[in-house]
Amino acid sequence: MSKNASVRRAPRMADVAAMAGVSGMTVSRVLRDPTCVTPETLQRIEQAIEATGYVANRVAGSLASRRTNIVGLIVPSLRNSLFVETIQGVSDVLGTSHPLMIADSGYSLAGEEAAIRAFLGQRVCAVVLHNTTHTDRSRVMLREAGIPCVETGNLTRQPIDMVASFSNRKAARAMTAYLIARGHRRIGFASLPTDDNDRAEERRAGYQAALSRARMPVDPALTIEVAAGLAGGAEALTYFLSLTPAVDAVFLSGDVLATGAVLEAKRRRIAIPKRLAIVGTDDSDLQERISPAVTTLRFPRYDIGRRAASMLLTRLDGRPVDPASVDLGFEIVERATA
Amino acid sequence: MSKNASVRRAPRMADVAAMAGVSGMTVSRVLRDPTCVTPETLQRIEQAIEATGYVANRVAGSLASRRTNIVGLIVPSLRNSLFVETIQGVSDVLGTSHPLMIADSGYSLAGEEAAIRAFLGQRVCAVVLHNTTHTDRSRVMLREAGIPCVETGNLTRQPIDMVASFSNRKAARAMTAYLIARGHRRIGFASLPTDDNDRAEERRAGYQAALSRARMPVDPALTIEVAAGLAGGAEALTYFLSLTPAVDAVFLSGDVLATGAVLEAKRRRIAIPKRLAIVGTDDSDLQERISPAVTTLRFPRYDIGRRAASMLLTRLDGRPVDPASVDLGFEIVERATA
DNA sequence: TTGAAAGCGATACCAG
DNA sequence: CTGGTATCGCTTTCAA
Repeated sequence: MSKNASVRRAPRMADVAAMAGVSGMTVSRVLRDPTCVTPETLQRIEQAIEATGYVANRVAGSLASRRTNIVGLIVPSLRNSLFVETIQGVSDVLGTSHPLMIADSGYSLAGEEAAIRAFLGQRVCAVVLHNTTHTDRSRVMLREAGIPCVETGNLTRQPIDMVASFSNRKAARAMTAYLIARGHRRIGFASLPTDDNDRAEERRAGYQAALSRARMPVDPALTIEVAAGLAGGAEALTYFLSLTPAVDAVFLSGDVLATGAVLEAKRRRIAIPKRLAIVGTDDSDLQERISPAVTTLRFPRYDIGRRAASMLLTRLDGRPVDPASVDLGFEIVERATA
Repeated sequence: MSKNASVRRAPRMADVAAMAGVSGMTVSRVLRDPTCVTPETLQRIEQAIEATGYVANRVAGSLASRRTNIVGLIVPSLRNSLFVETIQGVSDVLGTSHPLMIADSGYSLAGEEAAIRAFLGQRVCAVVLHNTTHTDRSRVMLREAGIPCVETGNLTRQPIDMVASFSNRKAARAMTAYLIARGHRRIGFASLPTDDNDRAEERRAGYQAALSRARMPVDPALTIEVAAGLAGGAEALTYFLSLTPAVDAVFLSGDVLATGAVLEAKRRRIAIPKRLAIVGTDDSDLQERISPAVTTLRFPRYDIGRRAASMLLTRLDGRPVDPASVDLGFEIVERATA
């Protein structure tokens, strides 16, 4: 009943071994493969583990084996539900065998580099990155570390190692072509600032590619960058409506921007999609709840997370990953605004 | 120009020390306190670190010091934006000095226990939990580990260690009182199943407490549990409308449920809030975007994360945390549905 | 301010 | 199938 007054330190493998009457090595083996000993020995060891409340020390194990099973993941922001989808996918596949360490870069390349450095200090066994643009140092550190790495934010042609994503360019091009096919001739494009943001940049390129292919002029006045948030979307809409001649469609890169534009258009009592079509990207359930429901691009972010994780596990398992670049595609979700 | 053909292993502290002409110990010290050596020595060491591309091995460091700086965090789900707010708060305060390991329990106590076990194996230095109900084993493991722990999902009276949260009970009671004050007399309450979900249970208790205080009957038929999702909200509404006498207000625990109820009420062309008031919890920007905008409870989830992290850091720093229970409060956001 | 020696608690490797 | 021994790359401790 009385607690031992001395501070009881955490049980070590040797304690378990002693109690079970075997060597530490045997305990160590059993922990990784319970079938490698006689059932009787196994039982004694399991009892000892139970009795002592032993929890294997992965820190010591990692040092000895020179390898952890921690996977590091870096997203621009944790708050954004887009990234969270991917995180959940990664987490679901990794399960409990590979702890997940997560950091956010705060949308900056320097932030990403700092996170990578911290992860390498922890000797993570693999890394998942959302960004596909990085500082030189980040690339060097990752290469020197020699650990598997999957990028997920864009189907980049020059991955550090592997990539599981979709093509932002193709998606934007398809969406623009969709608008063109429906008869729109003056299409505005708004995104967040493209500095350090390869995704926005690629989408703009896709938008322009679609115009070119349709032999339509690429008017610089129709491509703008706005601040994030609903206000940014409203701002974009206001700008496009002020142009002469007027635009007949607007493509906003990002779900919040698109929502902001739709709300602003409603406020101004502009007929959607009759007078003005509005489309966005990053479909979320929000898009179908607002009225009119927004036509958007849908990206398989959860599956990208799953795929990224399984590519890593394959490589950690010593098997080659082929192809090292996986395109999970995208989808246009037609709704009421275009 | 030619790369060394042999596989170059990662540089160790000894390599840096040799290059700088000092002992390993000096390098070790400098890494933690650059001011503890002569400026000249410091410079030589920094150059050596730069030249070798040395990244300190925290695995070895942790084993030697018997302590990591990894913080473990467990949420019911990563997908839910509610939890993500708290995660971001924790992450922002921990910064890059304390890597964050994140796991999801999948809303189950067993899942939480598995995650705790995994974290303890990694020898995390502290834990943040969302749940405030746990398996006995979870409690025992945490107690034995002797590491600081903050619970964040509910202002429980019996925390494992510390708690930074709000009172689900008080919040639900205040919201119910709000409805009563506005003249509603037959108020329905719907939540997700309360098994293993102390938050939902506390809210139901708060709802009942408000009724009792107003000397209103607590009709068991007015308290139901529904499945998650928009459909669950619609289901709840349908049920309440089928009752005789009819309800004049509905309180839904959870933002998605409330949204589902509002959409269903609109579909049925029920006058809100005239014939029926609808209120929810967990305010998100979604609530003000749908029409009519939903009156809800707002919880300071981001601040809870920040506070939880700073409580942990204080304790890790050897300083006492007082009070160990922090109530961050809540707020009723009055909008159009009540 | 600096260094030498002794662990930290596992695993790798080789014997038996 | 089982055990002994030498690391793994740091920090702690103590001495100079």
